[in-house]
Amino acid sequence: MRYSAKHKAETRQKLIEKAGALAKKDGFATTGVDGLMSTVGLTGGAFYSHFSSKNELLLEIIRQELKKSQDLLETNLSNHNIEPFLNLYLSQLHLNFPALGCALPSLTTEVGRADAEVKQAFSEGLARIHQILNTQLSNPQMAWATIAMTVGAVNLARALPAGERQQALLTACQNMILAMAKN
Amino acid sequence: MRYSAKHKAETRQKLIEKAGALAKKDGFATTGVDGLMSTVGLTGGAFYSHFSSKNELLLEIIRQELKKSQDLLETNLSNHNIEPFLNLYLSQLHLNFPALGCALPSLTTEVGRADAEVKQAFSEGLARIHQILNTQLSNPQMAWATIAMTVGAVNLARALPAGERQQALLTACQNMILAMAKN
DNA sequence: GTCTATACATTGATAGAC
DNA sequence: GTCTATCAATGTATAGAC
Repeated sequence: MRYSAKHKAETRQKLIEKAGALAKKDGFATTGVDGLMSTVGLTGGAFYSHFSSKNELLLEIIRQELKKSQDLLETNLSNHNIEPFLNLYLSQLHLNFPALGCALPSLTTEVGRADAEVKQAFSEGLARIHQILNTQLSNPQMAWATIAMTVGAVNLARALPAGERQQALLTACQNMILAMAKN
Repeated sequence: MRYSAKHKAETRQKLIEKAGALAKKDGFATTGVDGLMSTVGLTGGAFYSHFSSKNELLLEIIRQELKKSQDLLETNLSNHNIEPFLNLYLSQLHLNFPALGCALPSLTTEVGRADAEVKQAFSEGLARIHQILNTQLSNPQMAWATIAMTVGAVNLARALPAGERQQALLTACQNMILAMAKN
Protein backbone atom coordinates (compact mmCIF):
# COMPACT_ATOMS: atom_id res chain seq x y z
CA MET A 1 0.00 0.00 0.00
CA ARG A 2 1.16 3.52 -0.71
CA TYR A 3 0.18 4.75 2.75
CA SER A 4 1.01 2.98 5.99
CA ALA A 5 -1.56 1.50 8.30
CA LYS A 6 -0.42 4.05 10.83
CA HIS A 7 -1.19 6.88 8.45
CA LYS A 8 -4.65 5.46 7.87
CA ALA A 9 -5.33 5.17 11.56
CA GLU A 10 -4.23 8.75 12.09
CA THR A 11 -6.44 10.02 9.31
CA ARG A 12 -9.41 8.13 10.67
CA GLN A 13 -8.78 9.50 14.13
CA LYS A 14 -8.46 13.04 12.82
CA LEU A 15 -11.76 12.63 10.99
CA ILE A 16 -13.60 11.43 14.07
CA GLU A 17 -12.33 14.36 16.09
CA LYS A 18 -13.11 16.97 13.44
CA ALA A 19 -16.52 15.46 12.78
CA GLY A 20 -17.26 15.40 16.49
CA ALA A 21 -16.49 19.08 16.81
CA LEU A 22 -18.55 19.98 13.73
CA ALA A 23 -21.46 17.85 14.87
CA LYS A 24 -21.47 19.38 18.34
CA LYS A 25 -21.48 22.85 16.79
CA ASP A 26 -23.86 22.46 13.84
CA GLY A 27 -25.53 19.10 14.36
CA PHE A 28 -24.59 15.71 12.94
CA ALA A 29 -27.27 15.58 10.27
CA THR A 30 -26.20 18.91 8.79
CA THR A 31 -22.51 18.02 8.78
CA GLY A 32 -21.80 16.93 5.20
CA VAL A 33 -19.21 14.41 4.12
CA ASP A 34 -17.56 16.74 1.61
CA GLY A 35 -17.31 19.58 4.10
CA LEU A 36 -15.86 17.30 6.72
CA MET A 37 -13.20 15.85 4.42
CA SER A 38 -12.07 19.24 3.22
CA THR A 39 -11.33 20.29 6.82
CA VAL A 40 -8.58 17.65 6.89
CA GLY A 41 -7.42 18.43 3.36
CA LEU A 42 -9.05 15.47 1.62
CA THR A 43 -11.82 15.06 -0.91
CA GLY A 44 -15.26 13.58 -0.38
CA GLY A 45 -14.71 10.20 -1.98
CA ALA A 46 -11.94 9.31 0.45
CA PHE A 47 -14.44 9.25 3.29
CA TYR A 48 -15.59 5.76 2.39
CA SER A 49 -12.16 4.24 2.72
CA HIS A 50 -12.43 5.07 6.42
CA PHE A 51 -16.11 4.56 7.18
CA SER A 52 -18.74 2.39 5.56
CA SER A 53 -21.38 5.06 6.06
CA LYS A 54 -22.19 8.25 7.91
CA ASN A 55 -23.87 6.14 10.54
CA GLU A 56 -20.61 4.37 11.37
CA LEU A 57 -19.04 7.79 11.81
CA LEU A 58 -21.77 8.77 14.25
CA LEU A 59 -21.14 5.59 16.21
CA GLU A 60 -17.45 6.42 16.58
CA ILE A 61 -18.18 10.04 17.46
CA ILE A 62 -20.49 8.95 20.28
CA ARG A 63 -17.95 6.48 21.62
CA GLN A 64 -15.03 8.89 21.62
CA GLU A 65 -16.91 12.00 22.70
CA LEU A 66 -18.44 10.27 25.70
CA LYS A 67 -15.01 8.93 26.58
CA LYS A 68 -13.71 12.50 26.56
CA SER A 69 -16.58 13.60 28.79
CA GLN A 70 -15.72 10.85 31.22
CA ASP A 71 -12.11 11.97 31.41
CA LEU A 72 -13.06 15.60 31.91
CA LEU A 73 -15.50 14.64 34.61
CA GLU A 74 -12.90 12.63 36.47
CA THR A 75 -10.42 15.47 36.22
CA ASN A 76 -12.74 18.08 37.69
CA LEU A 77 -14.35 15.95 40.34
CA SER A 78 -12.74 15.16 43.64
CA ASN A 79 -13.32 14.79 47.36
CA HIS A 80 -17.09 14.59 47.11
CA ASN A 81 -17.10 18.18 45.91
CA ILE A 82 -18.95 18.78 42.65
CA GLU A 83 -18.80 22.56 42.78
CA PRO A 84 -15.68 22.93 40.61
CA PHE A 85 -17.28 20.71 38.01
CA LEU A 86 -20.53 22.66 38.07
CA ASN A 87 -18.68 25.95 37.71
CA LEU A 88 -17.11 24.63 34.55
CA TYR A 89 -20.06 22.77 33.07
CA LEU A 90 -22.54 25.59 33.61
CA SER A 91 -20.13 28.32 32.50
CA GLN A 92 -20.50 30.82 29.66
CA LEU A 93 -17.41 29.25 28.14
CA HIS A 94 -19.16 25.91 27.85
CA LEU A 95 -22.29 27.55 26.45
CA ASN A 96 -20.39 29.53 23.84
CA PHE A 97 -18.07 26.84 22.53
CA PRO A 98 -20.10 23.69 21.98
CA ALA A 99 -17.44 22.31 19.63
CA LEU A 100 -15.05 22.08 22.57
CA GLY A 101 -17.62 21.00 25.12
CA CYS A 102 -19.52 17.94 26.28
CA ALA A 103 -21.35 15.95 23.62
CA LEU A 104 -24.41 15.30 25.76
CA PRO A 105 -26.20 18.64 25.35
CA SER A 106 -25.28 18.80 21.65
CA LEU A 107 -25.84 15.30 20.33
CA THR A 108 -28.34 13.56 22.62
CA THR A 109 -31.40 14.58 20.61
CA GLU A 110 -29.93 13.17 17.41
CA VAL A 111 -28.91 9.96 19.15
CA GLY A 112 -32.57 9.62 20.11
CA ARG A 113 -33.31 9.44 16.38
CA ALA A 114 -30.46 7.09 15.53
CA ASP A 115 -30.42 3.30 15.26
CA ALA A 116 -30.09 0.72 18.04
CA GLU A 117 -26.31 0.37 17.70
CA VAL A 118 -25.73 4.07 18.29
CA LYS A 119 -28.10 4.07 21.24
CA GLN A 120 -26.26 1.11 22.73
CA ALA A 121 -22.92 2.93 22.49
CA PHE A 122 -24.55 5.98 24.02
CA SER A 123 -25.95 3.89 26.83
CA GLU A 124 -22.56 2.42 27.70
CA GLY A 125 -20.87 5.82 27.67
CA LEU A 126 -23.57 7.37 29.79
CA ALA A 127 -23.43 4.48 32.26
CA ARG A 128 -19.75 5.14 32.83
CA ILE A 129 -20.41 8.84 33.39
CA HIS A 130 -23.08 7.94 35.90
CA GLN A 131 -20.69 5.56 37.59
CA ILE A 132 -18.01 8.24 37.97
CA LEU A 133 -20.47 10.74 39.35
CA ASN A 134 -21.94 8.18 41.69
CA THR A 135 -18.61 7.61 43.44
CA GLN A 136 -18.64 11.28 44.44
CA LEU A 137 -22.27 11.70 45.41
CA SER A 138 -24.47 10.31 48.10
CA ASN A 139 -26.45 7.89 45.95
CA PRO A 140 -27.16 6.69 42.39
CA GLN A 141 -30.38 8.65 42.07
CA MET A 142 -28.55 11.87 42.88
CA ALA A 143 -26.10 11.07 40.12
CA TRP A 144 -28.83 10.53 37.51
CA ALA A 145 -30.62 13.70 38.59
CA THR A 146 -27.41 15.69 38.37
CA ILE A 147 -26.70 14.45 34.86
CA ALA A 148 -30.22 15.21 33.65
CA MET A 149 -30.28 18.66 35.22
CA THR A 150 -26.88 19.78 33.96
CA VAL A 151 -27.46 18.49 30.43
CA GLY A 152 -30.92 20.05 30.36
CA ALA A 153 -29.59 23.33 31.72
CA VAL A 154 -26.82 23.70 29.14
CA ASN A 155 -29.19 22.75 26.34
CA LEU A 156 -31.84 25.24 27.42
CA ALA A 157 -29.36 28.00 28.21
CA ARG A 158 -27.90 27.77 24.71
CA ALA A 159 -31.36 28.28 23.26
CA LEU A 160 -31.82 31.50 25.25
CA PRO A 161 -30.40 34.90 24.37
CA ALA A 162 -27.51 35.82 26.66
CA GLY A 163 -29.00 37.77 29.57
CA GLU A 164 -30.78 37.63 32.88
CA ARG A 165 -33.04 34.71 32.15
CA GLN A 166 -30.17 32.57 30.93
CA GLN A 167 -28.15 33.36 34.03
CA ALA A 168 -31.09 32.77 36.35
CA LEU A 169 -31.53 29.30 34.89
CA LEU A 170 -27.88 28.41 35.30
CA THR A 171 -27.60 29.76 38.82
CA ALA A 172 -30.78 28.03 39.91
CA CYS A 173 -29.60 24.66 38.65
CA GLN A 174 -26.23 25.05 40.29
CA ASN A 175 -27.82 25.98 43.62
CA MET A 176 -30.36 23.18 43.55
CA ILE A 177 -27.76 20.53 42.76
CA LEU A 178 -25.56 21.74 45.61
CA ALA A 179 -28.57 21.77 47.93
CA MET A 180 -29.45 18.21 46.91
CA ALA A 181 -25.88 17.08 47.54
CA LYS A 182 -26.02 18.27 51.13
CA ASN A 183 -28.85 15.98 52.11
CA MET B 1 -58.81 36.23 -4.87
CA ARG B 2 -59.77 32.69 -5.70
CA TYR B 3 -59.29 31.49 -2.16
CA SER B 4 -60.63 33.29 0.90
CA ALA B 5 -58.46 34.81 3.58
CA LYS B 6 -59.97 32.28 5.92
CA HIS B 7 -58.83 29.45 3.72
CA LYS B 8 -55.31 30.84 3.67
CA ALA B 9 -55.19 31.20 7.44
CA GLU B 10 -56.40 27.64 7.85
CA THR B 11 -53.76 26.31 5.48
CA ARG B 12 -51.04 28.21 7.28
CA GLN B 13 -52.21 26.90 10.63
CA LYS B 14 -52.34 23.35 9.33
CA LEU B 15 -48.79 23.72 8.03
CA ILE B 16 -47.44 24.96 11.35
CA GLU B 17 -49.01 22.07 13.21
CA LYS B 18 -47.83 19.42 10.75
CA ALA B 19 -44.35 20.91 10.60
CA GLY B 20 -44.18 21.05 14.39
CA ALA B 21 -45.02 17.38 14.64
CA LEU B 22 -42.51 16.42 11.93
CA ALA B 23 -39.79 18.59 13.47
CA LYS B 24 -40.32 17.11 16.92
CA LYS B 25 -40.08 13.62 15.45
CA ASP B 26 -37.28 13.96 12.89
CA GLY B 27 -35.69 17.33 13.60
CA PHE B 28 -36.42 20.68 12.00
CA ALA B 29 -33.35 20.78 9.75
CA THR B 30 -34.18 17.42 8.19
CA THR B 31 -37.83 18.31 7.62
CA GLY B 32 -37.98 19.30 3.96
CA VAL B 33 -40.36 21.79 2.43
CA ASP B 34 -41.62 19.41 -0.25
CA GLY B 35 -42.26 16.63 2.24
CA LEU B 36 -44.09 18.98 4.54
CA MET B 37 -46.35 20.38 1.83
CA SER B 38 -47.29 16.96 0.54
CA THR B 39 -48.59 15.98 3.99
CA VAL B 40 -51.31 18.61 3.60
CA GLY B 41 -51.91 17.78 -0.04
CA LEU B 42 -50.03 20.70 -1.59
CA THR B 43 -46.88 21.03 -3.66
CA GLY B 44 -43.57 22.52 -2.63
CA GLY B 45 -43.84 25.84 -4.40
CA ALA B 46 -46.96 26.80 -2.45
CA PHE B 47 -44.95 26.93 0.76
CA TYR B 48 -43.63 30.39 -0.02
CA SER B 49 -47.09 31.93 -0.27
CA HIS B 50 -47.38 31.18 3.46
CA PHE B 51 -43.86 31.70 4.77
CA SER B 52 -41.01 33.84 3.55
CA SER B 53 -38.49 31.18 4.51
CA LYS B 54 -38.00 28.03 6.53
CA ASN B 55 -36.74 30.20 9.36
CA GLU B 56 -40.08 31.98 9.63
CA LEU B 57 -41.71 28.57 9.90
CA LEU B 58 -39.40 27.62 12.75
CA LEU B 59 -40.31 30.84 14.52
CA GLU B 60 -44.01 30.02 14.33
CA ILE B 61 -43.43 26.42 15.38
CA ILE B 62 -41.60 27.55 18.51
CA ARG B 63 -44.30 30.05 19.41
CA GLN B 64 -47.18 27.64 18.99
CA GLU B 65 -45.49 24.54 20.40
CA LEU B 66 -44.42 26.34 23.57
CA LYS B 67 -47.94 27.68 23.90
CA LYS B 68 -49.23 24.12 23.73
CA SER B 69 -46.74 23.06 26.39
CA GLN B 70 -47.96 25.86 28.62
CA ASP B 71 -51.55 24.73 28.27
CA LEU B 72 -50.71 21.11 28.97
CA LEU B 73 -48.69 22.12 32.00
CA GLU B 74 -51.57 24.16 33.41
CA THR B 75 -53.97 21.29 32.83
CA ASN B 76 -51.87 18.73 34.68
CA LEU B 77 -50.70 20.90 37.51
CA SER B 78 -52.79 21.74 40.54
CA ASN B 79 -52.79 22.18 44.29
CA HIS B 80 -49.01 22.39 44.58
CA ASN B 81 -48.82 18.80 43.46
CA ILE B 82 -46.52 18.13 40.55
CA GLU B 83 -46.68 14.35 40.73
CA PRO B 84 -49.42 13.93 38.11
CA PHE B 85 -47.46 16.13 35.76
CA LEU B 86 -44.25 14.16 36.34
CA ASN B 87 -46.02 10.88 35.74
CA LEU B 88 -47.10 12.15 32.37
CA TYR B 89 -43.96 13.97 31.32
CA LEU B 90 -41.59 11.15 32.27
CA SER B 91 -43.81 8.40 30.86
CA GLN B 92 -43.00 5.85 28.16
CA LEU B 93 -45.83 7.40 26.17
CA HIS B 94 -44.04 10.73 26.08
CA LEU B 95 -40.75 9.08 25.19
CA ASN B 96 -42.21 7.05 22.36
CA PHE B 97 -44.31 9.72 20.68
CA PRO B 98 -42.23 12.87 20.36
CA ALA B 99 -44.49 14.20 17.63
CA LEU B 100 -47.31 14.48 20.17
CA GLY B 101 -45.16 15.62 23.07
CA CYS B 102 -43.45 18.69 24.45
CA ALA B 103 -41.23 20.64 22.06
CA LEU B 104 -38.53 21.33 24.63
CA PRO B 105 -36.70 17.98 24.55
CA SER B 106 -37.04 17.74 20.77
CA LEU B 107 -36.30 21.23 19.49
CA THR B 108 -34.17 23.01 22.09
CA THR B 109 -30.83 21.95 20.60
CA GLU B 110 -31.80 23.32 17.19
CA VAL B 111 -33.06 26.55 18.69
CA GLY B 112 -29.60 26.93 20.19
CA ARG B 113 -28.29 27.04 16.62
CA ALA B 114 -30.99 29.37 15.32
CA ASP B 115 -30.97 33.15 14.97
CA ALA B 116 -31.73 35.77 17.62
CA GLU B 117 -35.40 36.12 16.71
CA VAL B 118 -36.07 32.42 17.25
CA LYS B 119 -34.18 32.47 20.54
CA GLN B 120 -36.23 35.44 21.68
CA ALA B 121 -39.48 33.64 20.96
CA PHE B 122 -38.12 30.60 22.78
CA SER B 123 -37.17 32.75 25.74
CA GLU B 124 -40.64 34.22 26.04
CA GLY B 125 -42.29 30.83 25.80
CA LEU B 126 -39.96 29.32 28.36
CA ALA B 127 -40.47 32.25 30.73
CA ARG B 128 -44.20 31.60 30.73
CA ILE B 129 -43.64 27.90 31.43
CA HIS B 130 -41.38 28.85 34.31
CA GLN B 131 -44.01 31.24 35.59
CA ILE B 132 -46.71 28.58 35.59
CA LEU B 133 -44.49 26.09 37.37
CA ASN B 134 -43.41 28.70 39.87
CA THR B 135 -46.96 29.30 41.07
CA GLN B 136 -47.10 25.63 42.13
CA LEU B 137 -43.63 25.26 43.66
CA SER B 138 -41.87 26.71 46.62
CA ASN B 139 -39.57 29.08 44.76
CA PRO B 140 -38.34 30.22 41.33
CA GLN B 141 -35.11 28.27 41.54
CA MET B 142 -37.03 25.05 42.14
CA ALA B 143 -39.04 25.81 39.01
CA TRP B 144 -35.95 26.29 36.84
CA ALA B 145 -34.35 23.15 38.23
CA THR B 146 -37.49 21.15 37.56
CA ILE B 147 -37.65 22.32 33.96
CA ALA B 148 -33.99 21.56 33.32
CA MET B 149 -34.17 18.14 34.92
CA THR B 150 -37.36 16.99 33.19
CA VAL B 151 -36.24 18.22 29.76
CA GLY B 152 -32.82 16.66 30.23
CA ALA B 153 -34.32 13.40 31.45
CA VAL B 154 -36.66 12.99 28.48
CA ASN B 155 -33.90 13.90 26.06
CA LEU B 156 -31.44 11.42 27.57
CA ALA B 157 -34.02 8.68 28.02
CA ARG B 158 -34.94 8.84 24.34
CA ALA B 159 -31.29 8.31 23.44
CA LEU B 160 -31.14 5.12 25.52
CA PRO B 161 -32.43 1.71 24.49
CA ALA B 162 -35.62 0.82 26.36
CA GLY B 163 -34.60 -1.06 29.47
CA GLU B 164 -33.35 -0.88 33.00
CA ARG B 165 -30.99 2.03 32.59
CA GLN B 166 -33.63 4.14 30.92
CA GLN B 167 -36.11 3.39 33.67
CA ALA B 168 -33.56 4.05 36.42
CA LEU B 169 -32.89 7.49 34.98
CA LEU B 170 -36.57 8.39 34.79
CA THR B 171 -37.38 7.10 38.26
CA ALA B 172 -34.40 8.85 39.80
CA CYS B 173 -35.38 12.21 38.31
CA GLN B 174 -38.96 11.84 39.42
CA ASN B 175 -37.90 10.95 42.98
CA MET B 176 -35.37 13.76 43.25
CA ILE B 177 -37.83 16.39 42.03
CA LEU B 178 -40.43 15.24 44.52
CA ALA B 179 -37.81 15.25 47.27
CA MET B 180 -36.78 18.80 46.35
CA ALA B 181 -40.39 19.92 46.38
CA LYS B 182 -40.82 18.78 49.98
CA ASN B 183 -38.15 21.12 51.35
C1' DG C 1 -5.36 5.65 0.31
C1' DT C 2 -6.82 9.21 -2.23
C1' DC C 3 -8.18 11.18 -6.41
C1' DT C 4 -11.78 12.62 -9.99
C1' DA C 5 -15.93 11.81 -11.89
C1' DT C 6 -20.38 10.59 -11.52
C1' DA C 7 -25.06 9.01 -10.18
C1' DC C 8 -29.09 10.22 -8.11
C1' DA C 9 -31.99 12.18 -4.53
C1' DT C 10 -33.12 16.09 -2.12
C1' DT C 11 -32.40 20.58 -0.39
C1' DG C 12 -34.31 25.79 -0.18
C1' DA C 13 -36.01 28.99 -3.17
C1' DT C 14 -37.90 31.53 -7.50
C1' DA C 15 -40.71 32.40 -11.96
C1' DG C 16 -44.58 32.36 -14.44
C1' DA C 17 -49.01 30.05 -15.92
C1' DC C 18 -53.70 29.47 -14.25
C1' DG D 1 -53.40 30.48 -3.68
C1' DT D 2 -51.61 26.83 -5.91
C1' DC D 3 -49.62 24.73 -9.76
C1' DT D 4 -45.52 23.11 -12.65
C1' DA D 5 -41.07 23.77 -13.91
C1' DT D 6 -36.73 24.95 -12.85
C1' DC D 7 -32.58 26.63 -10.49
C1' DA D 8 -28.12 26.07 -8.09
C1' DA D 9 -26.39 23.85 -4.24
C1' DT D 10 -25.72 20.02 -1.45
C1' DG D 11 -26.75 15.43 0.30
C1' DT D 12 -24.82 10.27 0.44
C1' DA D 13 -22.65 6.94 -1.96
C1' DT D 14 -20.08 4.33 -5.77
C1' DA D 15 -16.61 3.33 -9.70
C1' DG D 16 -12.41 3.35 -11.57
C1' DA D 17 -7.85 5.66 -12.43
C1' DC D 18 -3.45 6.39 -10.14
